[in-house]
Amino acid sequence: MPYTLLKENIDKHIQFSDSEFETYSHFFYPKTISKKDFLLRQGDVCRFEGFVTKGCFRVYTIDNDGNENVLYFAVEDWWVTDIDSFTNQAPALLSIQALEDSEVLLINKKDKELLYQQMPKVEKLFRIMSQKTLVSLQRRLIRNHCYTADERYLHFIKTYPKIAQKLTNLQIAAYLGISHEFVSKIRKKIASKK
Amino acid sequence: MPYTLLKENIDKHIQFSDSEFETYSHFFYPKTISKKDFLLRQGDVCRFEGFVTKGCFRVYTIDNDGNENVLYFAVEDWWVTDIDSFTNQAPALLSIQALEDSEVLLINKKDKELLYQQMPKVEKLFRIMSQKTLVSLQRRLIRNHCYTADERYLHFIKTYPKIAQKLTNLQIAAYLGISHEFVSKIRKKIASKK
DNA sequence: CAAAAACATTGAACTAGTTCAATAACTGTG
DNA sequence: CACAGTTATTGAACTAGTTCAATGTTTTTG
Repeated sequence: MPYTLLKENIDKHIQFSDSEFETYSHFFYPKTISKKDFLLRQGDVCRFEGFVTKGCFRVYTIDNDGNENVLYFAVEDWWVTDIDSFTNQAPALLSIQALEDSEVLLINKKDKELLYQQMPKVEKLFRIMSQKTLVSLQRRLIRNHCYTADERYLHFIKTYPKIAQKLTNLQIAAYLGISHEFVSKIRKKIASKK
Repeated sequence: MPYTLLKENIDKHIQFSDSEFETYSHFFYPKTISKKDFLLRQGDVCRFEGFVTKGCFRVYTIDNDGNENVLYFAVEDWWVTDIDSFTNQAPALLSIQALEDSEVLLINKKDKELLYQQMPKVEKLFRIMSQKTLVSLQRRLIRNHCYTADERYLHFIKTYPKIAQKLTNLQIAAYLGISHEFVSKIRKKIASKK
């Protein structure tokens, strides 16, 4: 079942034969992780790339003033890693924490390199995935500039209704870059308009 | 000379033999572009990926309210394209305009695909480049949340002193996501502190 | 080289979003 | 099931950044 999700994930980007997928998927091993536990802590080296098959994670960083900043939330079918830390085996800026009991498929650094060697097609797969992620990050950056907090909140809950459901105001606020009190006020404003 | 820059650009990410570089570079053709001319206009399909060998570009979008939003500035050694539009041959959200007389090396869509086929190693190259870009975008997103406008301005001129020099307040403002009047006020504040 | 156009500076009035503090409502756990 | 801890709501005072308008400065172009 978790591997079925992985297959479906690939199918969105590229065509793999059954035997190719066989090879690919054998590099990944499952891991369960309990609510509130960490897959990665800021400062540690990120040893994995992870594909979420169940549950929900927050990928975030704490800045010098102690403010929490959520880069993204990852549910089923999302990838989680600190790419920079993983690629360079340097201390991570990001923390990755399970918001509920979750399951991931992990691949470690050495195996990822081996996989690239054995299956050059995986380069293309990750090239395509990186580029898609890049596009969505570019759009988010632009939205952050030209949308008000209200608009960004509405866009978020409309775009990710299932994720939004699972989150507290505090977490949504940390993602949108606004105070949680203001999220409360936005909600009130919206409710009164209906 | 322009091709020397392209070689140096690759060397930062991956090792190419001379003959590999030969093959690679032959897919690119030079183009000069005059100040204020457009390499790409919002709404058109982006037919190229471009490597800047001289001059300066702004890559931006105009939102529904008519506000200009600069995604990034590209000088020598930077790449310019609307990846989304280029990949899917769909109308571009981005415009790319020369801020001064400039030169680029371009590769078009068909040749890019041919290049990927002929040289799988190019997949790795662009996978690596995309991931590095992704990391810097993630960091910028976080900075936008936890830095004040003053800090973001200072960070920008410190990180890209050569680019900043070439830009007007208006352009820097459109990049930082603040009003150009406020850029003026930030400058004044900084000057008085010295 | 003069006129026009674009850009920069400044101040005053404003507003979106913050901060703080107090209270209320949940949620998890012994 | 009670209570400790976390989360949500609300209002009042505040502030970072905007908007508008007026003036000055630089750049472009006929």
